[in-house]
This record gives sequence, C-alpha cells and structure tokens, in this order.
Amino acid sequence: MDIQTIKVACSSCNLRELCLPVGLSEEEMIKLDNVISTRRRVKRGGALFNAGDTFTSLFAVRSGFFKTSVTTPDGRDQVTGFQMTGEVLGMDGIVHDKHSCAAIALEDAEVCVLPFDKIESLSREFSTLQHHVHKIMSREIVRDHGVMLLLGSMRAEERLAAFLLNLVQRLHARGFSQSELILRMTREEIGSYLGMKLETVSRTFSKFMDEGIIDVKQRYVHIKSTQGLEAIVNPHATN
Amino acid sequence: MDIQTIKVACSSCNLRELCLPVGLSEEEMIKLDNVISTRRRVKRGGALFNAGDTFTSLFAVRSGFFKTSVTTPDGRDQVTGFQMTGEVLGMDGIVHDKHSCAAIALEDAEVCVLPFDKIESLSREFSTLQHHVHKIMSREIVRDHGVMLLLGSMRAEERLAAFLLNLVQRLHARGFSQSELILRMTREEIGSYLGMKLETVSRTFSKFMDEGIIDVKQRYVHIKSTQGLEAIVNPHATN
DNA sequence: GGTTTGCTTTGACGAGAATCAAGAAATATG
DNA sequence: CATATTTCTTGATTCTCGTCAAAGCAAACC
Repeated sequence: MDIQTIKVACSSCNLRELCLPVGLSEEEMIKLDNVISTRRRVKRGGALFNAGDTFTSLFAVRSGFFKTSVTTPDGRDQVTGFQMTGEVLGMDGIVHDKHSCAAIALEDAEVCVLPFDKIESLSREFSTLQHHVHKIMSREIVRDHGVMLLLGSMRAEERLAAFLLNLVQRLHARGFSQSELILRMTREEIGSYLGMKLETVSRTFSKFMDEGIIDVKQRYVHIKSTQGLEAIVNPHATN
Repeated sequence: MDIQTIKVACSSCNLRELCLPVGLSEEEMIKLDNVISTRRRVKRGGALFNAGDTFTSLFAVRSGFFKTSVTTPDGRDQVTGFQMTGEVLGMDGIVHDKHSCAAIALEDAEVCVLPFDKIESLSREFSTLQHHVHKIMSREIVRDHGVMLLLGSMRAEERLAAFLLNLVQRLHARGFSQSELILRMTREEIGSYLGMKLETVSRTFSKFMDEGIIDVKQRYVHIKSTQGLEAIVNPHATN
C-alpha cells in the first residue's frame, strides 16, 4: 500500500517553520489541519508522481529526499531539483492539470498531501496563506533562475562547488552539520542536475580532494574549507 | 517621463486571450479593469525593473519585447528569458519583495502594471482569477525546467534549433509567420540564454544556413525547414 | 559467505565549444 | 553624410569536458 491515511496536525508539526503554515494564526492553522489530513509514504526509488500524472495536490516533504526530473520524447533526462524536508513539490502540475516532471524518492520518504483545490479555497479566506503560496512558487522560480545561471555560465568545478555549498546550507538550516553531509543521490544524478557527465563529477570531487578543500568517500562528504569552495564559485569576487 | 497613466480597459484589450483576464466573467473583468489602471512605457534599452528593486507589481507586456537576466556578485550574467506580447513579468519578486532579476526592453515597449496586492485581493474574490495567477506562475516554472533541460543536456546546435522553434511558435501564436522572424536580441544575448558564446551562436547559424535549413541575415531569420530544426533537437526520435 | 549487481574511480583519447584575433557589415551619432 | 560604435562573421588555436574502457568498491541478494 502506497497511501496511508493518518490524521495529522500542522499545528503540532515540527516542520511548521519550514513548511506551509508560516505566520498563520491559531484559527487559520486549525482550518489548515482539516485540509491536510493525509500523508503518503514513498519507498526509496518510488515515484511520488510521474510526468503525465493528473495533478491534484502539492506535497510537502516531511522526511526523506526527492529528485525531480523532466524527460524528452527521445529519452533525454534532466534532473531539475533535489527536495528535502519542508520543501514543497508539485507546482509544475498546476498549469495543465498534469505533472510535467517526475518526483522520485531517493530514500524512504513521507509527504503531507495538500489537495490544491482545498489550498485554493483556504487561500481565498486567509491572505496570509494566499501570500505564502505565492511566495513558495516565486521561490521556485528564483531557484530555477539560479540553476540556469549555473548551467549557462559556470564551468564544471564552479557548478559542483556551488552545488555542495547549496546542499550544505540547506541541510544546516535543518539543523545538520555545516561541514559534513551524506549525498542522497548518485554521481549520475548530480551530473544530470549540473549538466555534466558522472565521470566529470567524480573527477572534480577528486580534484577538490587533492586540493584539500573537501574529503569525499563515496556518498560521504566533508567540507574542509567552505571558503575554498566559495572561491571556486566566485573566482574574481572582491569580498 | 517613464510612467504614463492611461485609463485602460482589460475588457476591451485585444490581448485578453493571451493575458490575465482569460475566462473571467463580465463582472469580474470590470473589477479587474479598476485594478489595472496604469500602463508604462519603456524605451529600448530601458529597464522595466532591476535586480534589487522593490517588488510591487507584475507586468503584462502589451507591446515590445523584453529580456530578463540575473547577475552574480562577480559580474556573471545570465539571460533567463525573453518575453513578448501577452506574457507576464516580475513573479521573481514575490518571495523577497525585491526583484531578483532585471527586465530590459529590447525594443520600445508598453506594459500594463498589475499591482500585486490588488491582484491578491481580487484573487480572493474570484477563484477564476486566483487559479489563473497560479497557472501563470506554474507555467513559468515549467518553462524554466525546459530551459534547464536545454542547458543541461543539449549541444549547441540542438539548443539553437530548439530556441528558434520556440520563438517562432510563440510568434505564430500571436499571428506572425511560422517561418520568418526578426530577432530582437543580439547574438550575445542569445548566447547568454543558451549557455554558449556569441561566436558559437554565429557559427551555428552559419552551419544551419550551409545545410539549407534556414536563411539568416543579421536579425532576419527565415526557417526553410521546420522539420530540419526538429530533427536537430530530437536526434533519435521515432516520429 | 560468496557472488552478483550497481556505483564509483581513474586513464587515455577525441570532439565540441571557448578564446583570441581580425575584418566586415550594420546601426547610431554628430 | 561621414564617422564612430556596435554587432556580426570567420579563422586559428586552446582547453574543457565527453567518450570509451577497465578496474575497484560497496551494497544487495541468494
């Protein structure tokens, strides 16, 4: 069984600082609770949704780790993002009532199901929620522009350094280490996201290690010099 | 003077099939008219907004042509999109109440100013408008994912072919030719958008011309074989 | 516990795009 | 209208990254 219905309460969720209900009043929170009544578990390797699936809900990651990816008719594949706890998935589906990308769990995961029609009606009641939904979508747009910058104007080393800094920064915001992380994705998935081949990802990791900036052992990464990585991303900055 | 206040009426605008008021009732349209009461002209080369500007409004392009671009601290620049008549600009600004990219007119342009707080309050009244706003933002996200695919997994020729097809398709939807277009941007801007250098853009144009797929003369492009371009984008497709 | 399978690393080589440079064409400017 | 400036094209060269190949590791499976 893929779907589990569990009564959940946003009001007592420890992710509420990260997730949907930021800045809502007590009353608003209770109404939201009634809307977000189900959770769903996804096993590692399983799909939260696939391209072409009918869109009904957004999903807030409660635990686990996802990738999203788009695919061309001729089989090309591009990872468009990695999502961790507190992040919202599925906004690609709103335009055409169909998802345009697939969301795959990279480790066993659990999400809160946010039926979008209900989100919309609540948004009409509470401007705080409404604005928050707009912000989430806007944030995604800004993030995507950042990825375009990365793909369009950076070299392999710069991309990988930027990627590591971004990952560790997001993990740190969730209470994890600033300097150590476990990669949830393969070299190939990193490569797809960053527009490079898995061999180049691997070589670049090795290069960073030779330079003493990081330690890498398979999926484990220790960032020995954040400044070192920053210097790679921003070659000529004067800060 | 950059700003001109003109009474405008969405209800009589010939862009209403492209722009915000799709599917609104008579009554809703009239309310929207009252909100969108100003237009703004931007001269070629002028900024509709710059990165860092305070966000107050979305903008719907009435005429003219824009590019949006993001810039890194160390001066790297990435064109994130080109916007034509009926398209909406400025959604990047919602998250942080500041624009994260700049929007520059590539030819004399006019936009409708859509004050976002007013759009939000009207959205709370009319679910049609609300859903339409969500769709516009979702469309932008899907578009960005497409660009990521392009930048991350295509070669120079494929990118340029996809770019031309996309441009001509959007122009055709606006009543222009399916096979001829005038580029509004420089080779450098195309290159920035597509993650390649201007010389490569120029060379690739020349190559397409040698192959008899297009005619190019400066900004003028004649697509002699749409199929030819499609075959370049989808090398191994079986259609 | 040993074997299969998938993931990662590393090397050698080649292709595609960037860089550097110069000249031509078009557009803007006084 | 002539000149200045910007944009575009093309060539020669360099370099980054992709491709192909093989071997090493780690986890999964019987």
